[in-house]
Amino acid sequence: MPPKFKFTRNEITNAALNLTRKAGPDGLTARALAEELGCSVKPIFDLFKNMEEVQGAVLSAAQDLYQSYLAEDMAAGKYPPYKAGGMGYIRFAREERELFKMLFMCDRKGEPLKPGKEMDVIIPVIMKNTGLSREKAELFHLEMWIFVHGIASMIATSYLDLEMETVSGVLTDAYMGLKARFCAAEEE
Amino acid sequence: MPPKFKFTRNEITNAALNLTRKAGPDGLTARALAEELGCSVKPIFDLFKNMEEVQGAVLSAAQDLYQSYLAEDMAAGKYPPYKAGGMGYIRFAREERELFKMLFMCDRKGEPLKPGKEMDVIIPVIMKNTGLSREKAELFHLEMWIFVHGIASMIATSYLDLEMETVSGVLTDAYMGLKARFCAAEEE
DNA sequence: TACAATAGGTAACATAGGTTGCACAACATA
DNA sequence: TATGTTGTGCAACCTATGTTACCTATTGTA
Repeated sequence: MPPKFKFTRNEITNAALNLTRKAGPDGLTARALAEELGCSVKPIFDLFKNMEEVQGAVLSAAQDLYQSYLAEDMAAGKYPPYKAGGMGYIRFAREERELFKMLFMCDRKGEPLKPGKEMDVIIPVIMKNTGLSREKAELFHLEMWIFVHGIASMIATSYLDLEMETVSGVLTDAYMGLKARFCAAEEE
Repeated sequence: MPPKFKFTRNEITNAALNLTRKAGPDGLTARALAEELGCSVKPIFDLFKNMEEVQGAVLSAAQDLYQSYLAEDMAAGKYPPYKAGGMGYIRFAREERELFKMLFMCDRKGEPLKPGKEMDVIIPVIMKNTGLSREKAELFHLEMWIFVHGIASMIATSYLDLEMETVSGVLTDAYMGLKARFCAAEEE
């Protein structure tokens, strides 16, 4: 008996994601979102409690998108798995600057270096690849992650503009260099 | 004949800098600044054209403060000059998180890797320290700078919390590792 | 086809922030 | 001490944004 919905939660979330891409989180206002959708603000507040909930949906969608970047580079097999993780992170920063800034360049107090059990998978891989002890492998990973995050955040702010091929070479430099450094220290 | 000024441009700029430290650039509003100063908004707009000019003064003051961090670590002589630059950058990020984010984690399109003639000083130092060609030395510096910026930005967002001693060790790892990597490649 | 239920549009209200007009107060000078 | 100049506080105005009340339009069903 009631009229059909013209808009779904998903459509609104997508429009909000696009707005965030274009104008950053601050550009995501109720009226701007309504214009993006071609409607008034009413449908937004019918389907979402408030703008905070919309921002939450955008955050969640951005995280899913990031995961798809990781999965894609993992599945492509172009790089070994450990490197693929870094390349996916950087590719996401390069192609989704605003979303990267929103997810990874905000205050992150209390957030672990890697979520959940990911560390439990990564560290053994490094130990196997490098022959380092667990403790050394963890420090090695920290330093690699610093490097990866450094590239990604410089690209996200347009301070650097590297092709992914160049990024690959630079990551190899860091990996091989640190590996040599850590393995040499191991022998002492 | 007129009443004395109760506030100077400098006092206002300082209060604005403190507000930015506490609440970030978004926390720097005319009313909040007035409260910090213990006055109405009028003196602010008497001494500054508008809030944009206040923000400009804060930016400038933050840059000066950053330069003082660099100068201090350079003068201390605790680290070699090249390393001191990185340590100063990271120490600034650690002790002035909001100011660091404002200066170095915003959009930086068109900004050169290093301002002015600084590169002309740094590259020869690296060439001397490592024996690399100019081209290789520039890539080496880029990769070191990525590393330094990575640490600094992770600390600024509270994603990492490292003592400066730890930072020093990590920087040494990166420097020695990359140096080994680059010098080995040089010999091919 | 008439109706009930309700999605959507319009316009209003509330709040935050930038900016300004006005009356008053302060103070160096005569 | 009287005066002219002008810095200050107060309160208002304007805009942007979140949010909501209310009316209208739509549509599955009887």
